Amino acid sequence: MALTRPVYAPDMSSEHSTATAAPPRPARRSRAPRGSLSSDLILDHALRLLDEKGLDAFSMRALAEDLGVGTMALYTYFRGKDELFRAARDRVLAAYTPPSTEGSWDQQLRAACVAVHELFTGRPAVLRLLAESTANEDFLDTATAAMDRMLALLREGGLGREDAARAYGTLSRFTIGSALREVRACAHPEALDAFRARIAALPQDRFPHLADLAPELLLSTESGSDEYAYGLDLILCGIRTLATTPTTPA
Amino acid sequence: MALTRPVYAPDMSSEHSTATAAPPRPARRSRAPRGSLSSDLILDHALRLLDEKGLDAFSMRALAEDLGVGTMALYTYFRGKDELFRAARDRVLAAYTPPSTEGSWDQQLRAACVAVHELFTGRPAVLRLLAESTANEDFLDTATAAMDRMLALLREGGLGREDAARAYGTLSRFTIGSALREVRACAHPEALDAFRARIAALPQDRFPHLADLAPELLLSTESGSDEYAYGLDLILCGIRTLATTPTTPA
DNA sequence: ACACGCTACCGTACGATGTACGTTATACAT
DNA sequence: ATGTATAACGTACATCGTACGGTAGCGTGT
Repeated sequence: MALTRPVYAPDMSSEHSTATAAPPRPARRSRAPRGSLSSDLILDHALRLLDEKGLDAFSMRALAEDLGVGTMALYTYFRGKDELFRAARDRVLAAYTPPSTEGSWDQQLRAACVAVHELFTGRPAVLRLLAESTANEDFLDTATAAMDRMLALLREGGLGREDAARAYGTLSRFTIGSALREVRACAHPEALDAFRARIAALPQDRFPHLADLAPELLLSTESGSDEYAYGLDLILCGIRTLATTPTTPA
Repeated sequence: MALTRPVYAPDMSSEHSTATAAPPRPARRSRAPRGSLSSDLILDHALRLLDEKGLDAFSMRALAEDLGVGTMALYTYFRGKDELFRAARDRVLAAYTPPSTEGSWDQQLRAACVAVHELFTGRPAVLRLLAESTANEDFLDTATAAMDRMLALLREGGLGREDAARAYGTLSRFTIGSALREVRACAHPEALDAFRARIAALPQDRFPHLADLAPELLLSTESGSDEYAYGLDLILCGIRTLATTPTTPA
């Protein structure tokens, strides 16, 4: 059974009249030397690819080619795409640096939220990983510490146990919702243009308020982080009310 | 050139020793009668599939099989998967029924937001379409009318033009962020369990506040809509402050 | 009744993708 | 030089969306 080619090699004996004279022969790369790869190097390139080309354009093959390496070499370091994505996400989350501990509790809380928001919007593709991944509750110490810090600030502000937990949830939902919207707006500028065009050309009779507020709505599509800060302040305003009046609002 | 088979038919003349004695022969369906399909019918099945199996399990082939129809039949009614998804999204959005126009402006605003939130969480897969689709600013009249209505209520509450526009943005970001989180939690209960386990087993010395608030945090994973309502009230509280004090909050 | 044409339905093929599986070359120890 | 562990790899396969062209079922005109 000594075969010069693997058994599954396609035998080219039956050459047809089709135009494909030769199978494209994928330009046989020469094998990369032994130490060419490492999980860190792979993650570096993966994050660069994600940031540059976006999540949709990412593929294991593209990443391997970017690294000048065969596709399957990646599987020595990561069990699969999911694991690689999780590692990439963790690398980004680990880069979170908590803001200064100066100022009042609400100033600090605001700064912490803004920092998270910037972290997310700075890494659009990773944000999508966070939002879409099938399971990412296995967070890092960095993320856990950030959460602990925010809860501490809410308690410091005088919120009760339950209020603190729920206010944290509110901040986190708003932050990720905001970041997602901005990332989408930034990733698809043509869609944003379409939206702007639509807003500007609305029939005043059917949508009077929308048409009336068109300039302001257009303005609000300009800077995502401004809009985020505005909403954050609205929420913080509500939280401050909670801090004064210990009963639930409304 | 009268061929009984298409020119590209693989000739089975070179039978190898491999175990694949016969090509699996995909059980040749009989052709469906002429009027079997319509875009409405396709959308019905698509939405059912999406709701039942989730966005990840959805494929054109699966949808066609569910309809008892060849895959390519779908392309008579929709240019492709994207167009089908947009149509599905529109169908769901069109089902939005604005809540009653009774009560004060803020009560009405609250009701409108809750209705949107329920619409989203009731259709998890469609929400993901909304969040991930490459371009969905081509909204329906239903959606536009809802937006107009909310802006009207904000203005009625006494907000200035710019404040109304921005407050709308805040509400919408929070609503979609919330819905997304709940949908993910509901789609991956095992991940939620992992999260709960992690929260319950945190080292008190490193994350004192988190550990302290563990019961409340666990509680807050129970009902997503409760958490949404809580955050919504926080934001509305901030908005009401705006309505009284016409300057931006801080 | 019969033919004809339109088009809804369909089969096949293609180029992607993630990855299971087995192979091979390289670096190091001996 | 020879062995050995394993990093890097090539191939194959299932699955996906869909381009392309074929074909059969219907409506219509005679």
